[in-house]
Formats: sequence, C-alpha cells, structure tokens
Amino acid sequence: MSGVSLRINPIEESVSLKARIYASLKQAITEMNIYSNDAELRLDERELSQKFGISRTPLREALAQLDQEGLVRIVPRRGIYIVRKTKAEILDMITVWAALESMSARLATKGARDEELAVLHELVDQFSHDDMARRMGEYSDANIKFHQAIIALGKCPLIEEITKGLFIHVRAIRQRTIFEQDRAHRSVVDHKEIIAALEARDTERAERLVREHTLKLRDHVERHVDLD
Amino acid sequence: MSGVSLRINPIEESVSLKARIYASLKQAITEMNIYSNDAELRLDERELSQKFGISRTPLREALAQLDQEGLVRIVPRRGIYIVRKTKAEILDMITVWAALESMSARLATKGARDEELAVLHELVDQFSHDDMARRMGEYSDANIKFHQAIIALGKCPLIEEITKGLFIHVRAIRQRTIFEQDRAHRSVVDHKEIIAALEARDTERAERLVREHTLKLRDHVERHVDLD
DNA sequence: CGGTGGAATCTGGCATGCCAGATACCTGTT
DNA sequence: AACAGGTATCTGGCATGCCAGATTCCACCG
Repeated sequence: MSGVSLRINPIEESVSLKARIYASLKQAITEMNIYSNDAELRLDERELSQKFGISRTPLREALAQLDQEGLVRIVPRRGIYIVRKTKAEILDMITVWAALESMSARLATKGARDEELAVLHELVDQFSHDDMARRMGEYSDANIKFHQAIIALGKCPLIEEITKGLFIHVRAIRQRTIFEQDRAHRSVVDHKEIIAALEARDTERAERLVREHTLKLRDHVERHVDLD
Repeated sequence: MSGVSLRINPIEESVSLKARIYASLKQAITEMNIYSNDAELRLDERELSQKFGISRTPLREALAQLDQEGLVRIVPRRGIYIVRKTKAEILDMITVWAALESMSARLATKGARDEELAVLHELVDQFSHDDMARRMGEYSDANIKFHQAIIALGKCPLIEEITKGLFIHVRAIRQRTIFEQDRAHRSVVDHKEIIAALEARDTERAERLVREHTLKLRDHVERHVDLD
C-alpha cells in the first residue's frame, strides 16, 4: 500500500437554495439591531428574490421557516415583518433558559468528566482581574459562551437545540442591557461558585446556583430594560 | 343606545390551504401508530396533493413545516419519511419536560391562585378508588392532563408551547409503555403530594417532587421500553 | 372642502411545468 | 447465469405566471 493516500475532496454537497437563503436571512436578521427606532422591519418577497437572484419559491420556503421559528411574521396580503419580541416574551425565554440550564448543570454534575468541566475555568478566569471595565464587550461574549458551555456539559442535544433558538432573541436585547461594572463583577463571582459546585459534584447546589443566577438576569431585565 | 347589540358573526376567516393541510397531516401522523412494524412511513408529494385535491406548492410548505418540527424528514430526491424517534431522543424529551414542568410548578406556587390549583384535584381524585385496574386507559389520559394543567398554572406561554410539541412524541410511545397497576398507584400518590406542596406554596418541594416524578418516568422508559 | 367610489397597484397564495439527481429495471454481452 | 451499461421512471427543487384580498391614491360628486 502506498504511503500516500488519495485525498478525496469533501464532495461539494450542493445545499438547497432554500437552506442557503434561510441561513443568510437568519444571520442578517440576527445581526440587525431590530430594536433601533429607524429599523426597517418590512421585507418584500419579490425584492428579496431579485436581490438573491432566485425565484420566489425557495425564498418563500425559507421565510416560512423563519416565520415558524418566530423571527419573522408573515401576514397574508399584508407583508412580511421582522418581529420585535415583547418584553413579556423575552422574560419567558429567560425563564425557559433558566429551567433548561439548571437541568443541564444537574446533568453535568453526574455525566461530565473533570477534564470537561475544566473548560469553564478558561471562560471565567480571564476576567478575574480588574480590567473588566474596559472589556465589557468581551465579557458579554464570554458570558454567553460560559452558559452555552454548561448546557453542552449536560449532554442533552435537545436542550442545546432549544436554547440555541432562545439565545438568538436574548442576544438581540443584550445591546440594550446596561452592563454596569457592578453587575459584571457579581456575575463573575456567581460563575466561580457555579464551577465550584459542579466540580464538587454537588448536584442540588449547582442546579440552584445556575437557576438563581439566570433568574437574577430575568429580574434585571424586568426592572431595567424597556422594550415595547 | 339600544340594549340589543348587533351580533356580528366571527367572519369565516378563510385559513390558508397550507395551514389546513399542515393541521390535517399533523393529526394523521400523530394518531398513527408509527412504531408498529407494518407502518407505512413513506409519503409521496404528488399522491398526497391529489388526495387533498390541491397542488404541490402548499402541500410542500406544510411538509417543510412538519420537517422542521421533527415529525417528518425530507430527503432530497429520495422521499419524505415519517420519523421514528430514537429512544435517546425520547429520553431527552422527557428530560426537557422534567425541567420545564418543574419550573412551572415553581412558578405556580407563586403565581397561581388557590381556586386555580383546585382543578388539579379533579384530575386526580377520581382515581383514588381501587377501580384503577379497569380504567388504565382513562388514567393515561388524565395523567397527561394533570401534567399539562401544572404547566398551564405556571403561566408561561413559551413553556406551554414547547411542551405541547414534546407531548406529541411522548404520547406516541405511551402505547408501548406498560402501565403496571403498581406504577399507576404510585403515580397517584406522587400527584397528591405534588398538589399538597403546591397548595402549601412550598416552592422548593413542589419543584423537586415534579422533577423527580417525571425523571422516574424517564428511568422507567429507559429500562422497560424498547425502541429502535 | 370633505367624503365617497373605484381603479391601479401591491402582496402573498397557489397552480403548473420543467429540471436534475437518484433509483429501478431491463437488455445485451461474456 | 452473472454482470455491466444504459434507459425509463420516480422524486423533490425550483422558476414562472396568474389570482384574489388589501391598500393606496385620485377623481368626481355633494
């Protein structure tokens, strides 16, 4: 046998137009600051299909999927609108998030190995220093990654899938969330306690800490974020 | 002003074909025993469109929605298949259900009025007698209604929506779940304890009881139900 | 000047037809 | 009889065009 194996190229798996349009639109909507006052929230089927250079059929299928997912709303004979979530809906999402992430923490205390838990340190320890004020943006990203990491450690694919959908919407209002330095500090403290509970395999405590931490965010949004 | 107001009939809001096809297919698939060995799991776009008397376009949109929802799987140039959930997926669903229902119980201890909690009694007390053996079928229905009632009392629409999607799949394997009389008895005992905790406004206990009760079902399915 | 009627236009819903990938079947060769 | 090659056929993806509900705008009338 030759030492040089045939390098098969990953066969250009021709993804359907629908799937590509869907991904493109989803990213565009997600990255758009829809809570800005001058945001254009109306979409036009024909205009978009021309912009993408395709017909309306696959575009419509992509839009229908976004509609079901709650990112846009298709109103018959009226138009297609990017949805702004109401405050109540955002709060509900955070509640679901709390329920699922705390369950993930519970599962992680039982099913994750020590090496796996170690990745959490990397996402928190870099912010132990007092340069946090200058790095609020980075912290915001690391914050989300920390929570996603806990969910991943629960090793329940369905929970990962559901929360991924929630993060999209919650991220959208993150820009409106005023991250006071004080809050960030307390957040880091919370995170360290959570890691400690996970490593100690203290199931009940890990669940409780995660739940309370997320519900704290819920309260914060409820009191200090103004939507609608 | 006249004391007799004009009684406007709710204008027959013509629902789109897509929506009607979707509902029809969903019900058909849900009610079908897809875990039977001789179940026909393949669908044909053209055949269905003829059977419904419509064109393929709205049918395709309905199928795409069912695909996203996980009820069917569309494979390009191969066919459309009704999906059988794997055992692992069913277990994951029950896990998510446990997380969300226990959160609902937590919320219910804080946000539900006493009169609202009272409805739970009706769903359980009728099975206190010892004629349960003959009424396993009814019990199975009342069981699901009990859990849905708790979720409703949590008053979080998003949780209701997510769990409604889960129930569809979990119900499908209910037929394969052997409800031994013993299990049903213990289930009723659990339910009564849950009601008591809710009425006592004991948040932590209510959450724990609901979670443990549902995870008990998870263990039962894991050990005694054979899929795949 | 205000209000009404209607026509032009905009928008999503749906039907129809063609296309390419994939499969199944059939035929001819060895 | 076994296999290779090609062809008919099946299936979902996509383009195109028409339709009806809804809106907008303007002319006409009181």
